[in-house]
Amino acid sequence: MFVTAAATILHADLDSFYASVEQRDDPALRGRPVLVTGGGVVLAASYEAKAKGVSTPMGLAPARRLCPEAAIARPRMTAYSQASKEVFAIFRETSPTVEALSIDEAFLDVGGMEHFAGTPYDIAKRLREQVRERAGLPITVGVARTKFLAKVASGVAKPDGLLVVDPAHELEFLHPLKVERLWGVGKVTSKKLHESGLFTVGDVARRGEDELIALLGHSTGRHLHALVHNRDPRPVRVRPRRRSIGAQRALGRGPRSAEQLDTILISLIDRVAPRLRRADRAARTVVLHLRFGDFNRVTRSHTLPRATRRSDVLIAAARDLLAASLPAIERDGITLIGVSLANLDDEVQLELPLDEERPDTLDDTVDAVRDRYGKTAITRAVLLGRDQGIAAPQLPD
DNA sequence: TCTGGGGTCCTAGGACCC
DNA sequence: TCTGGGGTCCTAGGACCC
Repeated sequence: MFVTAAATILHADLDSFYASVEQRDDPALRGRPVLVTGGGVVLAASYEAKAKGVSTPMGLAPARRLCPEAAIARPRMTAYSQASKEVFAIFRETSPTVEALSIDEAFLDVGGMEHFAGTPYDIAKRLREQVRERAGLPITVGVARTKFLAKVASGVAKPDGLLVVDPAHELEFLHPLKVERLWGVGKVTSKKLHESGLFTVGDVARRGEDELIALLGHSTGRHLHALVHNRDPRPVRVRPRRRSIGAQRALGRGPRSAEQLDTILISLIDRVAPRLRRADRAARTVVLHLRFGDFNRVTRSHTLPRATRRSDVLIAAARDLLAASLPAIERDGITLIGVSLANLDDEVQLELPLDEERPDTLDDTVDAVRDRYGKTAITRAVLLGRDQGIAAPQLPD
């Protein structure tokens, strides 16, 4: 078998992002272990601190035992969000196809750019220099033929590295790695794999798909089987809109009155609803997240007859959910309350540009909307179109 | 090690419809 | 009178990611 496709996918990942921003903005912190901490846990640790064994999320107390000389910084979210914007601007100058994964990492597809921008290696090297010079931050880039492998490569190359996986030697690179390197293998899955004597990616690759499905379930088994053979056909694409918005608050262990919980609930909605409105979205489902005194978690949800962005409606729905859970809270104690809004609609998109003379344009429109906003949004778009008397041909069954 | 805050995706049962 | 198969939506839980 020969490989024709080139390695054109970059995974760009800022190193210890929050801690690096702190070191950038305060020269006294450079070269020193830095912990960014909030709520009693380590949110980010600089590489000097990671070298001492600190990881995230770790309680502050054990982190200090491992690294007593570490400087402690409180998180400055606006600074991180600003730094992220600067870096993403550089990503978008580098390639038109940027898929954001989080505040500090993204995929870039640089295929077809060779004749004017150089090889993917050249592009990645220049990207790292640009981020270093203009944003003042270290960044690691992995380059490979698939998204999955590019992500693995950046993980291996960290910190402040660049690693290209030659398409002719992919499995030689992949198979010696520990299974924990695989995207989607966390604590539970790695434990199951270990119990079956599987420790490296190569160990997993020598098992059949059926075996992995029996061990891990259908989705995870199939997924893992594909990954260990480096089958990952997903293209880099600009991300569809987010599917939920939420806020939560950890409460510690003390007892809480129903009045206190109600106040906290309202404050959570007051954090979440403005974000919803600013994003021009509306939510149909309100989800209450609870963590009890024993740290067991549950969710309770309610779906409204129609999407809303009104705080009073959201508060009423959240209150009902909380009221129904009060007996359990009284019995077991409460250590966290969260609210998230799901089933997000995008009202702007309801004005579909349909061409009545050419019914086939409906398919194109529906496909485009589905790609960007998901199926729920399309259903509602068609219904509202009818309500408003706009020609909306029947969707095929 | 006594445990933050923000997300994504998958599974599964029950209600409901045709 | 008894019963099938397929599909969607809602709710809840769980694994995983940064």
